[in-house]
Amino acid sequence: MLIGCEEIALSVTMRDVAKAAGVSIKTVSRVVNEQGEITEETRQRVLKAIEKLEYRPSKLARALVTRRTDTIGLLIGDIDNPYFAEVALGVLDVTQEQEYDVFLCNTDTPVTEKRALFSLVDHHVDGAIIYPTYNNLPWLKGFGNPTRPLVIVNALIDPVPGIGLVLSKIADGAKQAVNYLIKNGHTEIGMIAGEVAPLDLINRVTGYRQALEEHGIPFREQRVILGPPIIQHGFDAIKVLVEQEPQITAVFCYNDLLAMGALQGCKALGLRVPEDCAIIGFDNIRYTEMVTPPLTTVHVDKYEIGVQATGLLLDMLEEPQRVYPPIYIDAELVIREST
Amino acid sequence: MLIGCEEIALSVTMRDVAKAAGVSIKTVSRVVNEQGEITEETRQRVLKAIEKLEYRPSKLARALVTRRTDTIGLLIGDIDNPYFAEVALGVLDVTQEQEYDVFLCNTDTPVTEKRALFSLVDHHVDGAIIYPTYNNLPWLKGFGNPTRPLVIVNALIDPVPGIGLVLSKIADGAKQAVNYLIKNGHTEIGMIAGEVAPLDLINRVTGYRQALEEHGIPFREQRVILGPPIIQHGFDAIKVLVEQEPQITAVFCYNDLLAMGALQGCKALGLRVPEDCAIIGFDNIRYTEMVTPPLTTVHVDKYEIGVQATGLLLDMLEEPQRVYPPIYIDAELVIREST
DNA sequence: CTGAAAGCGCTTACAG
DNA sequence: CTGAAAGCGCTTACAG
Repeated sequence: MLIGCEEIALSVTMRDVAKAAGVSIKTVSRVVNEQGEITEETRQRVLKAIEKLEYRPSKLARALVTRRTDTIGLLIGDIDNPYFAEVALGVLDVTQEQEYDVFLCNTDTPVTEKRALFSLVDHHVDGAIIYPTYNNLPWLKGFGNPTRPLVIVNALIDPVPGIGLVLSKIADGAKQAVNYLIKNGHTEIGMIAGEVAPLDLINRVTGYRQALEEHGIPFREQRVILGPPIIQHGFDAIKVLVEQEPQITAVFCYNDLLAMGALQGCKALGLRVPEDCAIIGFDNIRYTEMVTPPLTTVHVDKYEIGVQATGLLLDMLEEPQRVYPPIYIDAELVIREST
Repeated sequence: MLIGCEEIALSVTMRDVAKAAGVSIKTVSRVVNEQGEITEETRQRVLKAIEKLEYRPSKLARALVTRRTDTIGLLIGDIDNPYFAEVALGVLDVTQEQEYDVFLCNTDTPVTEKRALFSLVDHHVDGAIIYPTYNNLPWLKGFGNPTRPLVIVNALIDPVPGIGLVLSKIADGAKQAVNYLIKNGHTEIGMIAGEVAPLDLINRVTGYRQALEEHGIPFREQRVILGPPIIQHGFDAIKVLVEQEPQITAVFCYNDLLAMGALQGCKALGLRVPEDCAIIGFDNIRYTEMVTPPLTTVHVDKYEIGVQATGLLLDMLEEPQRVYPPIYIDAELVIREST
């Protein structure tokens, strides 16, 4: 398993191997790529030379002609959010097994997203997986095509050749959450929302609104507070909400980070959770069960999203002209003690 | 800012631009690389053609001759650990600004580490940042050289040209933690340790041991439990520890994930924290202040490690022959309620 | 079964 | 100030 450890260098080229083995460059290429049509004896001779010289083929040079780099891009909103970290883990586990390398890009605005997308193009990635920000469907369509497939997670777009979809059943999860609050007697329910990804937001608001309206509770826009989907904003937003809408007895949060911030905010305000204010999160990140009180939230299989998205992308690389149906990921309410 | 969004393609080449502008390929190359020595008029003409054709230079082709890909590798133990996620964020923020792209590799064993290292070489990364696993110094020395610098975080190795070091003051932090326990009257102190990175482990054990011995408390190896640095192992290990070493009144943990697991374990065992068992973590990940009781831990500036490591690597890319002194990152005890 | 030629899309000397 | 030639390290047809 272990080969020499002098210096992992690329200075040795196919030509060197060819010379050492006394064959042509093409013959070396044949054994490297296992194209057969070669005498076992010459094959062994070349193999020897490769091992001795510690030759490793340049993916760059190969890519220039094959148009394949064996790399993909992963564009997510915030690697520091455990939600995305777990998605990334799923992606990395699959790519590692399939011998792809992945470029990680943090893209929390359309501007950084566009820049990352173009940069990935310049590096000739074979494809990419993206959690889109807003206002960017044209770019995404520009990137995603049969020669460079794109898997989009949570976006409203028709599947076409070159564009694959993974859709988390967000509206459904949001509805489950708010229905549960209503079932528990709440009628004055606020929402702390995050504002990076359009469909993530819309679907949660939709679920929230539907649950309310199906129970004859009016949807009030001023009860939905928007901001970045991070802990700090949850902390800030709960104060604003309680102040401006004092009747509220429960809050549905866009994600767990916001919910955890809201939990801290309630503590600071002297509000008991759930007695004075029930709180419900979204994503079911690992830490929600360790906070006090343990957070009721909507479970999403983040690792599975990463795995499925990567699997789909690799399939698209094989059969680029096909139209792939969207892959749906379930969401399910997990009841703990914050409600 | 926005350019066309038809299809982000690489089909258009320098030759196409040259033809469109009525100049030679070399001239196009000159304006793309801002090498000057060109009439403003021809420059404008070329620029027009570039814009019209939406030409983007191929980094692959360029890299083949310049030996620069504008990419780096980041090898970490577990992106799903918030510690590493925050380090990664620091790395990404700097690389994004400096227009580098980064390959992310999850490497939790020497085998996966070695594979990732070689794969990065094949992709001609300009350099890499690594949290090393064990038994791998030879590989790292093979990778890191002036033509392909490597920044190693937390390893015992002499800085040489091509190898840079970022060292977290772990032993110091561990000592602060255990000293604090002793100051609070504890004499029977266990440790739950993680086992991926050698120096991370050794330094923590060293700090733990020194603090004990400086207070005349014997170090007992059976009070140090080893395992993977994840929540589940903390949960399991605390049970074993309390069972086998019932005198123990406090536990120092290798990282916060283990400490959080231990917290849950105590709860399951009916042990009050800190009354029955004090617990102290390491890293100060964001979630430690939200668990119950809020965790006493050792603060490490993870984002800063990412930023410093990247800065060092980029410096090394500029001046490869220099020997760079190690960069030290402080560790500081944060006292909360688990002790 | 094996090899010589052309080319992937650029840049690096070198001329003019 | 501008261009023609050679080459980075491979693979893709095409011969033999």
